[in-house]
Amino acid sequence: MGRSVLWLRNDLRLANNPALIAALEAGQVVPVFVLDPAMTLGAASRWWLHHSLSSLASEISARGANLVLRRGEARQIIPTLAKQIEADAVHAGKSHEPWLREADRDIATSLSTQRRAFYRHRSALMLDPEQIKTKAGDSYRVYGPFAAACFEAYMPRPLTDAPKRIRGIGQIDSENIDEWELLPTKFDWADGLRATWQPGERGAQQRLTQFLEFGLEPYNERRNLPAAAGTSMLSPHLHWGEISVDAVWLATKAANTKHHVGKNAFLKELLWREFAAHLLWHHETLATAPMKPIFASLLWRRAPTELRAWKRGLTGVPIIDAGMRQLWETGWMHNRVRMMAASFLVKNLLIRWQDGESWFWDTLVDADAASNAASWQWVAGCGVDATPYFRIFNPVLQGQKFDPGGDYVRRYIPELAGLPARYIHSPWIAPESTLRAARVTLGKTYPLPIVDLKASRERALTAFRKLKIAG
DNA sequence: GTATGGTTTCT
DNA sequence: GAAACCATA
Repeated sequence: MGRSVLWLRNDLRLANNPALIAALEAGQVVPVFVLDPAMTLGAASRWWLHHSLSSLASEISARGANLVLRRGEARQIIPTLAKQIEADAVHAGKSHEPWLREADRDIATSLSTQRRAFYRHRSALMLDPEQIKTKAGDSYRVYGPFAAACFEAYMPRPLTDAPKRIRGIGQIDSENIDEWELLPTKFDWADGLRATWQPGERGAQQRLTQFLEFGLEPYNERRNLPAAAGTSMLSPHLHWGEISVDAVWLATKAANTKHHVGKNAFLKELLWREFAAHLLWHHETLATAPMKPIFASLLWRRAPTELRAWKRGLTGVPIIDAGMRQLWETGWMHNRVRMMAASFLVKNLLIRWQDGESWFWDTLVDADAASNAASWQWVAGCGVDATPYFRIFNPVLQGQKFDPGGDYVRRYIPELAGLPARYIHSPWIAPESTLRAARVTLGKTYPLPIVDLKASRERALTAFRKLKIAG
């Protein structure tokens, strides 16, 4: 009977897990998760990982095996563990299969950076980033053709239920997850995260079911309204592979037919995730260097106080602050608002997009090296296929358009809750009497805008124009 | 200067 | 919930 080390990276699930199925067919399985020091996780991600792993460990032990947790460099731990198990098997006179082929290949070929290696495991994505190429044989740089090529080439892997039983191997040392200190230690700041999320396979499945039942049909209209919770909120589950993208894709297609939804924007969003991974795979420095190199010469402002106000949701621009506080409280921000908040930092404050990227990396439960970096570059205009530099969101108009009733702002900025919809996105133009009635004192209960929207827009245009971007 | 108490910050 | 911060006496 064969034995396999199953190296779990971004596939913390039992259903629809091709690597697990293959390993089980070979015989006994040692599922391993390695916390690699090179994999620097933000605080919100650490919180998520703790709960996800706890949930996975109990699912595995309910099936007769144990999840092995190790800290250190994966490229050392996995082969060592494999050799140890192999030696034990030989010693016991048991024959064994040539196992670990998959993991060996990964370790040998592509651990150049841990962030990038995250995607090596094919089941995290729809398509292998090496496989999908333009006709000229290059990687894609434009979303549209990339998406078309994916639609063409993507064959979802067949779905499989979680195995009822997992034959494990006894007495493999595992670390205790509590000693990893993934949870807050100084004080418990995770209330909002607990109220919003259920990390793990079960939570992922529930989120998908909910979304397909109630969210898919109105998705095209509702996904841009932050107050309406019209998005799937699957991103953190997908990030850790608690649900496979195949399962999401196939279930969506099936529901699509049932609800007679025509063009589905949700599938396209899945492809944006895929596109980001594709970009990171082919451009290792995506998170640090602008894809359009000329942007490195832009004179960003160093403005620690303003950066801090942005982080805390104290910029004085309600829709931006609401988003930043949603992020701080729940570890997540509505996609529409992410675009506004990012645009505000990069354009109105003229602060480096990398500063925003790293704050998001720290605070998002769905922090994903590829999606995060690609999206920041997109907003900053320095990415491939990015929004043009002169497109600068007006947060007041965006707020009025996508949060017309102001409910989203009221939810996250209680000190503005008394303002009528008419002034909620621009309290600084509200009449004195309105402010008084709403118990708002600008500069005291809520800040005045830290920048003038019009002037800062002009400042950004001037700075970006100097780059002499072609087109 | 320094003791006190209240507020803010910390992921 | 502890430490750091700030205003006031």
